[in-house]
Amino acid sequence: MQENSENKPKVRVRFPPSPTGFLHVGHARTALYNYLFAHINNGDLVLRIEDTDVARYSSEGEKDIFESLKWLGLSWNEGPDIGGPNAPYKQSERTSKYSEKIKQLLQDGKAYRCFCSQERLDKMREIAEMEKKSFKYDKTCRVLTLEESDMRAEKENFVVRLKVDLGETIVFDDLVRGNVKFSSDMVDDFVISKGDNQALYHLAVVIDDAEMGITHIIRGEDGLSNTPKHISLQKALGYVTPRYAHLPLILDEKKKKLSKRSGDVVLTLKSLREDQGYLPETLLNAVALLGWNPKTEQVVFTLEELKAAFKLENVQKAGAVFSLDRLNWLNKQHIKRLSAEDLMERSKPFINKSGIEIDRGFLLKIIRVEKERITLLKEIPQLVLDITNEPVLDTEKIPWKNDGKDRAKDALAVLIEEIGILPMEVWSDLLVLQTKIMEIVDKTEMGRATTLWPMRYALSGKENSAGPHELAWLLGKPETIKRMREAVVQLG
RNA sequence: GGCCCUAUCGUCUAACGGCUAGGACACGAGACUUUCAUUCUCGUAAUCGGGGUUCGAUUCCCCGUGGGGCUACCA
Repeated sequence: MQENSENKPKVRVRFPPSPTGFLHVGHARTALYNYLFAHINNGDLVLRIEDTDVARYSSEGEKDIFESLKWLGLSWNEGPDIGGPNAPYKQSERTSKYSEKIKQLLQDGKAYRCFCSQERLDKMREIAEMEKKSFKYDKTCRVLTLEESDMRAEKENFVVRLKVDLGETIVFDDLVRGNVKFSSDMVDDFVISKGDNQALYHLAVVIDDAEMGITHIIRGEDGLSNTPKHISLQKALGYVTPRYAHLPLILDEKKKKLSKRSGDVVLTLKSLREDQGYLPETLLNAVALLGWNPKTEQVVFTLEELKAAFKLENVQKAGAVFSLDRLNWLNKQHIKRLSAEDLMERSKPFINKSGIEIDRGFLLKIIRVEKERITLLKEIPQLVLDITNEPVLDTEKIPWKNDGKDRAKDALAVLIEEIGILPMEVWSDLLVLQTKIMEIVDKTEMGRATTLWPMRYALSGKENSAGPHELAWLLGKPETIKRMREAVVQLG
């Protein structure tokens, strides 16, 4: 499988985010699919930072790219942080390469300088819009001679446009969509550089992908319409066209390209992990299933399982709506699979952020008890407070259903009496404690609900909570007795 | 507007051209349980429309329609 012969070059894919904001769910999927594709083909994944737009650059965004990818557990073989044979991996550090190519294109007559003013173009665009026609550059500057162009370039502002041949059909075989055809007439003489040393996105991408030996470009469907531009550029530069795979878009509930929030939940990876407390396992799992299916009925996947099951052929063509319901359900599933110790470690940032001081052992006990009730890690600090804070009781809620207050009081009194004489050792083990409490409850012959509901409510002060024996176990004997006594007092 | 992509339950999706169109989330009901959660059982719910091709179409073709993307001196 480690085949590297000339006729079968090593698979190389890339993930090229732009540091203009935080990575979101869509990025996670593109990164994951590239990672998986590289992995199953024994290929390489290149991380490249597309920071050609200085105006929109954000250093926080750049930092987030590394943090979020690492959090997800997706690693890369070459990148700005680890280097590699095709360094540098930041476009801002590759400008000399672009300038070289721009010069070459100009000299070869495959591109030309355009001195048309922004105002003039804006006006033409406006008119085209009014006439309901698609705007196309009128090619005024295409006919300039190189001498004329060189002269004007010394004192005038300009951009560089690609000379695109008309009347050609650009065809490529998309790995997801099959044959896709475009007419070169639609491509237009698009701008590839501001001045002669400020490459724009399309140019930079095409040069980098070629120079970095990228064989497969796996990206969102929004790149589909750009592909003919890239192919035109590849032709002009004498590059081989890589294979393309355009993934269906991830959509919001309104079926638009996913925006950065869904309701009041921000869908950046940073917010999902730091504010909400989703696990990386959850994100990977959720995003894997948006636009791909394993052809089996398995729904919960680990990264390792995805590596075994993923196939680009099973990628969907139609857009997929992102669902928070499903994300939440998956988070529960993955939380359930964690050990209590692991879950505790992962809850640490949330505990720290809340300012709660808590003993490790105690936190672990709480998590052991609450584990299957947790959907998001952010719920954990409140869970801790619910245990440690003195409950505020509503006496109306102490009795079970139609029981009167007197009956609840009697039940609690018996429990206090009987639990009070249990030896301390019983508290060392939850199961033992539970058995003992149930023995006591059944001995009263008052009915489980009549006794256990007031006990649980007295201990938690909540209509919903963990069970009474679990709470008793967490609180310890003295506090358990104290809280039950308090309930009796309040019942009057 | 032009170009391109796309179409199965509300959502994610399965179904060599051939069973009562399957699963998951969500929702509803029930069981278990002291509450909630968990777990289990059951249920509601879909092939966008019209033409072809075919013995037979969710599946292949065409035309509509819906949805989406692109249409920057952003990436």
